[in-house]
Amino acid sequence: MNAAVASLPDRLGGAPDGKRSLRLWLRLLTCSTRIEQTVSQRLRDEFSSTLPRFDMLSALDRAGDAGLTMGEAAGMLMVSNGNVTGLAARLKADGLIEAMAGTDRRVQRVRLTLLGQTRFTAMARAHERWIEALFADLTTAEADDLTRLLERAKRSLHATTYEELNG
Amino acid sequence: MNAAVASLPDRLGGAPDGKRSLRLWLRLLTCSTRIEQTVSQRLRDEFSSTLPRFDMLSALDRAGDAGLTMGEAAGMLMVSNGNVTGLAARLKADGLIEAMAGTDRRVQRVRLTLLGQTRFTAMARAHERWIEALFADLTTAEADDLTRLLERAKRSLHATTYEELNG
DNA sequence: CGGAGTTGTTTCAAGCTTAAAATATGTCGT
DNA sequence: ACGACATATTTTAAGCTTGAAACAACTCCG
Repeated sequence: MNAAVASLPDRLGGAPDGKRSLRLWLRLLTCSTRIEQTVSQRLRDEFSSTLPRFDMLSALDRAGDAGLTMGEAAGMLMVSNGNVTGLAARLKADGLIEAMAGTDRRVQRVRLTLLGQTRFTAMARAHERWIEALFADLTTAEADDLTRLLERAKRSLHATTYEELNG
Repeated sequence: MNAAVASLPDRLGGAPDGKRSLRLWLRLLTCSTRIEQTVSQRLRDEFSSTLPRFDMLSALDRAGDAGLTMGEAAGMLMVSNGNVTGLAARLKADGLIEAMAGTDRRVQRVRLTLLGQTRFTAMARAHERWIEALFADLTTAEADDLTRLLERAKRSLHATTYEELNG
């Protein structure tokens, strides 16, 4: 961290300052909040479901027949283990997911039921249309630029989290 | 909406398709979730506070001495009225905000107390540093590009919400 | 004035979320 | 086999969030 000499700009354009970063974060938050609210409302209106439930079904759909353990699901959804416990209980009550037997009795593995698969497929189709419509005013090029820059941002967040949190 | 002829591309690069939009949304969500979690954890660790509380204080700080009504606060925070009621109750219990008298007795107007002002200022300083650090791996140019594209995205979301939801 | 409608807020029930503590099961060395 | 540690999950208490219903206060028209 002491490698720099003041007169030597080691990369084009330094890191963004506080105000600039704050503005960026506010925009990011506004966009994701708005999308979440829109999707959330439609899941409720058209499928009597919620975003967390949809996310959980989505993770299980990707996992296929092997299903997921509670811990794996929590990791994918970026939520706590306890959270997934409750979510799974509600989805089980709805008949959308089912428990799988396994050798290690600590592990709770679940997968989609047939009903869960059907319902998820319908939701996913609608969900894709909603998202497509929300971004419809962007050009393909703009969407790609945005995706690329967000990937860069994501890496920055990662790096920071580790360094700062434990350093 | 019926102006287009198939062979006539009326703007460079059409609207992004479903998959592309989905990928964009996923990146956006990952970034904002990660930032929220980081900020949330630090507010808890360093200030024994939460993100919603910080957001409320922030809105009140911007509002100054005139304070905000419950409805105005709800609008700024993009949350429900009922939500703000509870949030305000907790902040009042902490002595960070206070009620203001007014003529219209339906209206509940609140503002920061001196303590609230002090605490918020400290939090805001730290908050700005955290956000700055999180984006530190981006260049200023990248941050500006990202901000600009998010502004474009925000407009797209707005347009869509109105058309689609009620049409 | 008095009722009708409007507006601003609170209450309520349900669900989501977390961190921390508790529980249950497995593994490993002896 | 035993104890110690590790791993996976659930439980718990508190707070956040919502939409709908209830409540309170205001406005306006007759």
